[in-house]
Amino acid sequence: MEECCFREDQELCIFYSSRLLELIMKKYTYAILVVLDKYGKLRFNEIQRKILGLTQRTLSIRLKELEKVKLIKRVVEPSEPVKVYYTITTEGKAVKNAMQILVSLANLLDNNKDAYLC
Amino acid sequence: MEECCFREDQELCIFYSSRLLELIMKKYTYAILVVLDKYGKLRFNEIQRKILGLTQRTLSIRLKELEKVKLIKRVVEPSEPVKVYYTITTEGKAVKNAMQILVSLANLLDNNKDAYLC
DNA sequence: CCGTATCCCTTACGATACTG
DNA sequence: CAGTATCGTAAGGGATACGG
Repeated sequence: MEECCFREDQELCIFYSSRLLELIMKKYTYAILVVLDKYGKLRFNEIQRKILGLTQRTLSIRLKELEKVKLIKRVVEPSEPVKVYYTITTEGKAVKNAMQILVSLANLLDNNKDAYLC
Repeated sequence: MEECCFREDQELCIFYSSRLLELIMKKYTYAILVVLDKYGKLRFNEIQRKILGLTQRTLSIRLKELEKVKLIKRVVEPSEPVKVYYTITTEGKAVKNAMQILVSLANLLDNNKDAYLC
């Protein structure tokens, strides 16, 4: 997880993975960042409805993970009843944009013509 | 896997995942692309020795997956005995570079100071 | 509406041993 | 050297049901 890979002469160091990178690569992470970036702020069920196949369970887990590393922010509106919103942070936008390059490239190279991004 | 995510009005389409993207995100994929890019061509055991923690089994699987999608190339040198080399393709370099942005960003944002990239 | 808990299945991957 | 085969464990995530 936090391991480093060294060449015999200790010159090259490749970090093949980090906790954040692993989170970024998990299913639906990118989709969540995209919808939050597009819509500014969304409620739990709004996010779920916008992303096909995303279950409440996975959304719940993913939101907590994303909030913990500050890629998104959980905002509780003190109304009656209370409303919970999620927004994307500046760091989240940076990650989303970097991901977008990779996703576009992957779709470009992917032989599977069903796989595309709009 | 090849699913698309639609908003109710069918306007937004987010592709959260593709086979290629999943491969790119697998453990050691990035490390393999980096060493092949750095050294030009490498043999099976050379790659394994350069990447700490990478087992023969995983390397074998990953090389086949990467070759299949043409991010790397398997070259058999007709010598005696036969030598097998692996090289990175232009597409592989593009993916590696896109990944590098994300890895750098992840390391930058990662709170874990043990997690770094050199 | 906003989640949490439980069950279960699939896949990734490490360890180890073996082969041409 | 360049792999393959088998086994075991752990994590991801879908389905479903439940709670404040």
